[in-house]
Amino acid sequence: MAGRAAVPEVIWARPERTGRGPKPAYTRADIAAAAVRIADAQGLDAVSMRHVAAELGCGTMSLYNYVPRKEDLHELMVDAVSGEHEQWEPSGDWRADMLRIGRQTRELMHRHPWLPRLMSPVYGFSPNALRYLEHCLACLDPLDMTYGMKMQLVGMLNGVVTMYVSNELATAERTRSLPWSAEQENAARIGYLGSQVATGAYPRMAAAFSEDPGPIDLEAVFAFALERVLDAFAPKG
Amino acid sequence: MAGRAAVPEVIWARPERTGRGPKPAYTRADIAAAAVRIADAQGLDAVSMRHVAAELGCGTMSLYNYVPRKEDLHELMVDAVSGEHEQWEPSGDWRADMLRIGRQTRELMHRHPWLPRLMSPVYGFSPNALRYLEHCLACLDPLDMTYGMKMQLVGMLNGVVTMYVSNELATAERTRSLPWSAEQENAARIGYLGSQVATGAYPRMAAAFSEDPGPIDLEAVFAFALERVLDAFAPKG
DNA sequence: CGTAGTTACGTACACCGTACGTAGTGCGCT
DNA sequence: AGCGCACTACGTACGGTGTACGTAACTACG
Repeated sequence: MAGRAAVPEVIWARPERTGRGPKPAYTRADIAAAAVRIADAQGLDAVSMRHVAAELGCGTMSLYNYVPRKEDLHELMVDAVSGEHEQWEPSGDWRADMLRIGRQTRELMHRHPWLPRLMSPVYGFSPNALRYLEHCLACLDPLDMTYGMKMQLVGMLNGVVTMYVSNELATAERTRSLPWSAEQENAARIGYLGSQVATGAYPRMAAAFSEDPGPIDLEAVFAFALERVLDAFAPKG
Repeated sequence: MAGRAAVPEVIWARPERTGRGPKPAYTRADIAAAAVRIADAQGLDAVSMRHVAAELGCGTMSLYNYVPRKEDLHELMVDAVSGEHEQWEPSGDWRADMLRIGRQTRELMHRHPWLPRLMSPVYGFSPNALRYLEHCLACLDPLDMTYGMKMQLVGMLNGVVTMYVSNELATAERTRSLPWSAEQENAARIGYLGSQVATGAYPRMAAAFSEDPGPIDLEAVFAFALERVLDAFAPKG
C-alpha cells in the first residue's frame, strides 16, 4: 500500500514535508512559480507536466511527488498569483475600497491573462484566497448587512471583474499560439457580422451598429460596470 | 494548393455546400447535434473529433471536411443549443422580459452543463446568437437608453447568469468522470476550511460561518442576483 | 468529356496526463 | 546502533488527443 490516498484530497491539507525520506528538492512555491512563469510567457496551454518539470529541472514524474494531479497544479498557480493582491487598512469607505479591490483584480488578470480561465469557486479555500476574502470582509465592516450578503457582494464583484476581463482578453489571448493575428480574425468576424446585419433580418442590431459609439474606453466601461454592481448592493436611501 | 484557406476563417462565412464534388453526407446541424449528444451524456471532455466522428458513423478525418478546427466544432455546439432559446412577443415590461430571459438561460445551462465553459464573447456572432440578441433588444425597446448601453445590460445579464450557473454546477459537473463523489471532495474542502478558520487567523470568516445561513435556496439566490443587476441598470427615479 | 475541386478516410506524428516499477535516501523507532 | 519504512527520483509505457498529409472516388462545370 503506497502512501497515496485513494480518497478525495485537497492539496492544502497535504503537509508539504513529512520528515521521512530525503529532503524534497523543491517547494510548492517553486513549482507554482515555474508554472506561472510558463503560463505568463507561453500561455496556459503550454503548462504541461513535462514543461513544468523541465522548467524546474527535474524528471516529469518527479513532479507527481509534489502535485498529485494536474488540477492541483492549477490550484497552486491560482493561489500563487492571488498572493499578489495588495492589502491595506480599510479606509472606512467601503465603496472606495471595493472599487480599488476590483481594479486591482483586473490588473492582476492583465498581468496573468490565463487567470480568468482558471478562476473557479472551487479554489476559494486556498491560503491566499482566504487572506483575500478576509480583507474584503474587513473592508465591508462599515456596511450593515449579514455576512452571507457580503459574501454574495464579493462573489458578484469577482464574477463581474472576471467576466469583463475575459471579454477584454478574449481576442488578445488568442493572438498567442495562433498562426494569424487577432486583428485578422476579428476582421473576418466583423465582416460576417456586417453581412448578416445587412440582410435586414436584425433591425435593432443594425441600429445599434449604426449608432455612433464614440471613443471606446475599456477602463471607463469597466469602472461603469463596477459602479453598477456596487449600486445594486448599496443600502437604499 | 488545396482549397483550405490559410487565412482567418469564420465557420459561418463558409458555405455549407459548394456544388462541386459528391454531396456531403452530413449537415452542420447533424454534426452539432452529435457533439451535443455526447457532451450532454458524457461531458465536454468526451467531445473529441474521434468520438464525434464515430457518433456520426464516419471516419475521424472526414469530420475535418466540415469543421476545420475543433474550436469550430465548439462554436457549432454553442449555436445549436442557443437555438433552444424561446422567443416571444415583448410584453412591454422590459424587467419581466429580462428576468424571463435570464431564467431561461439558466435552464438551458442546466440542460447542457458544458455550456458555461464554452460561453465566449467571441461566439457572439453565430446565427442563433444574433436571433437571441435581436430578441433581447426587442424586449428592451421600452427602455430609454442608447443601444450601446442596452448591449452592456444584455452582456451583464448573460455574464451574471453564466457565473451563477457555473457556481451551481461547479461541484455537480465534477461528479461525472471522477472516481470519488462530489460530496466527498466537498467534505474534504470544507474540513480543511474549518481547520483554517479555527486557527483564528480569519475572524470575519469565522463569524460568517457561525452565522445561521438559514435554508439555502439556489433559485432565490439566483433571482436575487438578477434583480440586483436589473436594479443597477434601471433608470433612477 | 476532361478536369478541377470536393468528399472520404487511413496512416502517422507529436504531444498529452499519468500508472507502474525500480532504485536510492535518510528519519524514527526499537 | 541499526533496521525498516516512508519518502524522493525518474524511466518506461499506455491510451488518449488534435491534426498534417496522401490517396482514391466522385460530380458539376467549362
